[in-house]
Amino acid sequence: MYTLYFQHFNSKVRLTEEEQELIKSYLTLKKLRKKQYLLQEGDVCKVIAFVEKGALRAYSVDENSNEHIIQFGLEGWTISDLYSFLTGEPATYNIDALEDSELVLISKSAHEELLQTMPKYETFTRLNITGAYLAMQRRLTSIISASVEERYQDFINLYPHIVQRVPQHMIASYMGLTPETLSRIRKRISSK
Amino acid sequence: MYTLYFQHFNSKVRLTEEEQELIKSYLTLKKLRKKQYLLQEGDVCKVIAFVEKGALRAYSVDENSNEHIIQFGLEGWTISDLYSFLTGEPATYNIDALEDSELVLISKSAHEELLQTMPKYETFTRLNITGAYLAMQRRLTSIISASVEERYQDFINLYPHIVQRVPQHMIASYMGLTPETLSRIRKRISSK
DNA sequence: AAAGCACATTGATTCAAATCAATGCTTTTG
DNA sequence: CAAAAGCATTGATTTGAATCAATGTGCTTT
Repeated sequence: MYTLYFQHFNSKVRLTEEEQELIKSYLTLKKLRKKQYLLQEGDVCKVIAFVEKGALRAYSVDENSNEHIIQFGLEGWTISDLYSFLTGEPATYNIDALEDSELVLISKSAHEELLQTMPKYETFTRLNITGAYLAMQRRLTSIISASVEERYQDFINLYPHIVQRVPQHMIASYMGLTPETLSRIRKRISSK
Repeated sequence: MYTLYFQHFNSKVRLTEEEQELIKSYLTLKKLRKKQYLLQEGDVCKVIAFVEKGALRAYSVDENSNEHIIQFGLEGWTISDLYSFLTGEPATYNIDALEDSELVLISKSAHEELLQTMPKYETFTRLNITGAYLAMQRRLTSIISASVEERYQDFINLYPHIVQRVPQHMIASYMGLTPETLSRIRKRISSK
C-alpha cells in the first residue's frame, strides 16, 4: 500500500519517514473493479488518483456517443479531471477502470492544505504537472505534424506496456482513429 | 516595463514591493523585431519568455519543410521550448516574432534559484504550468473529438484577439489544416 | 511608382480515413 | 457447456481534407 506512490514522491522530492507519515494521513485508498467508474461526466471531480495497480482511462463521449480516450492511467500515473477538480465545475470526462485497480486518492481539501503547509508537496505537485504538460505537448505535436503511421510507431515505442494491456480499439480511440483504420495501419507496418 | 508581468504575478500570488524588486533583479528585457528568432531548432532553449507586448509563435518544421504551429504567445502569455529549457536538450521548436515585441526573460539559473529561495515564485510557476496544461488539454480534446468546423468555432470564441492579429494560414497551421481547407470552412460558416 | 511577395480564395483532382457491412475468433457469463 | 458479447480483421464504398493549380489583391520594398 502506498509503496509506488512514495517511491515516485521520493524520486522527485526526498521525504523523511515523518513527512511520509504525515502525507499518508491525508491520503486514502480505493479499490476499483474492472468497469467501475471513478468519475462520471457531470459529477464534480473530487479527487486526484494515483494508480498503484491496475489501469484506468479518462474519456469523453460526443453527441454521437462515440468515446474519445483522453488519457490512460497505468501504474505510477496520476489520473483525474483536473479542470473539474480545480474549479468545482462538472466533469466533462468519465474515468473508469480497465482492470481491477488500486488507487491512492487525495481530496481537494487535503491537496490544498498540503500545498499550503508543506513546500515539498508543492514541489512534487509542480514537477508532476510539468511532466504531464510535457507528455501532452509531445502527443499534440505528433498529432499535428506526423502521419498516422508514425504516430502509431511513436506510441508503441513510448508506451509498449499499454499496447500489451489495452484493447486495440481503445488505442485507436486515444489516437483519434477508428478501430478499422488502426487495424489496417498495423497490417501495413507488419508487412515491412 | 515589467508592468504586465507583475500584474499577472500579483493576480496569482500577491507580492510586496520588496519581493517585486527582488524578482526584477533576476529578469531581463528583450525586444524582438518582427520575424526575428527567439529560439531556433537545434539550439538549447535558455529562457522562458513572458510577452509584455507583441506576438510570437512556436512551431516545428517537418521533413517536408511544412511548418506546424504549436503555440501562439500574445501579451500576457509565456512562451518557450520548455522541454529543451528543462533538460538542456536541443530545441525541437522554433520561436519567432510575428510583430515587434517586448519580452521579459528569465534564465535557467535565475529560474532555479528563485524556485529554491522564494516559495511564492514556485507557487506562481505551478499555477502557470497548470493553466498551460489545462489550455492544452482543451485543445487536445477538441482535436480528438470535434469536427474541424466546431474546432474553428471554438478557436474564434476562445481567442478572438488572435484571429484579429494573426494571418489565417497560421491559424490553419495551428489547427493542423491547410490554408485552403480553413478558407473553405470559413466560407461554409459565413454562409449560415 | 513599379515590381515582387505574401496571402486568401476558388476550382479540379487525388488520397486517406470513415463508414457500412460481414466474418471468424476469443472471452464472458448465464 | 452453450449462447452471447466483445474484439480484430477484411472488403466495398463514401466522404472530407490534401494537393495541385490558377487568380486576384493588397503590402512591402526598392
